[in-house]
Amino acid sequence: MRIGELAAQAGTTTRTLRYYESRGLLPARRDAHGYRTYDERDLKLLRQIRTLQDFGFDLEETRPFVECLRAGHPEGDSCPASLAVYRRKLDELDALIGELRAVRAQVGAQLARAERARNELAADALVPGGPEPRCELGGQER
Amino acid sequence: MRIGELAAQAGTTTRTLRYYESRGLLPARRDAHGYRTYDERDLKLLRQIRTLQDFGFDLEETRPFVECLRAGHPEGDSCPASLAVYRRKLDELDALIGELRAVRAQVGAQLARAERARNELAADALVPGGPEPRCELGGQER
DNA sequence: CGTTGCCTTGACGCCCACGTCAAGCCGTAC
DNA sequence: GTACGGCTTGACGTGGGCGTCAAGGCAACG
Repeated sequence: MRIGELAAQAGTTTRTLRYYESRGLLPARRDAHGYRTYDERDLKLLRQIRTLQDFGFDLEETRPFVECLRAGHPEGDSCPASLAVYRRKLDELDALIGELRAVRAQVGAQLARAERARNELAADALVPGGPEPRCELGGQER
Repeated sequence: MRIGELAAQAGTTTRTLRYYESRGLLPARRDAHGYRTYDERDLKLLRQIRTLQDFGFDLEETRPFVECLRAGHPEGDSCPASLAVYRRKLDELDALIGELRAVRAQVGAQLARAERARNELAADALVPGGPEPRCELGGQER
């Protein structure tokens, strides 16, 4: 199997595969013409990398999984180093989700406050002597 | 107030202020020597930008808030365009948090499955004829 | 007079996972 | 012959928000 076919099988690009090779993550054999050659095991390695990438793992974080597979283990996560990466990632995800929820709460509170302020201004404008300050409270000046 | 002092007041750097100016976000007056000059209103604009940046807003997303303040409104979020950015950000945050929670669940499930597999292998190794396959199930080969 | 410290513009570096283009080789189909 | 598709290496581009020099101007202090 050559690089184009492997890329197609894994739903990625030849550029990506060459990049992985440059990072030492997915080295390739060469045929008589210098073309890269891959087999089914490479496809399995590649799929492992892609799955983790889709989860948001850095490329370096996929390395233990790849090495685990290459060492002959049935799954990329059959090795302690891979499990350690899983656990670290879970911690990172929990931390990130926590931060994002805090931000979401803050932004939501700001929106609510700003909308309340606008409504109070609109109410003020209706009471005293007709709409005058206006700002751009929802309509255009003619 | 010159650029160094404004940066210090806002807890940022001169490089950042020049960058904002290059983006047209925080233009500066110049004194006789060509030095950038700022006042308290610029500090308020800058604080608005920094707050939103801390929330994870893109620089471009802070523009409506800055323009709103410069238009004379009491708060950066006193204008409809700012509220629209808030709402869009809330949607983005909700979507992102949802994705991260899904990923977290997947990674957690993978970790649980992998740990279960390792325990089963360890149990198998204890039953038949003594520990032989071993892998690297927690110990070293001497 | 020199040193220090603030300011100026310009430009390259960084990070990360590639995209994209260039120039050229190889084999096959027409 | 030549057009085409796939492969090779090399190298520059992307995005965002700056960091980090480089080379020089201006003012105040001693």
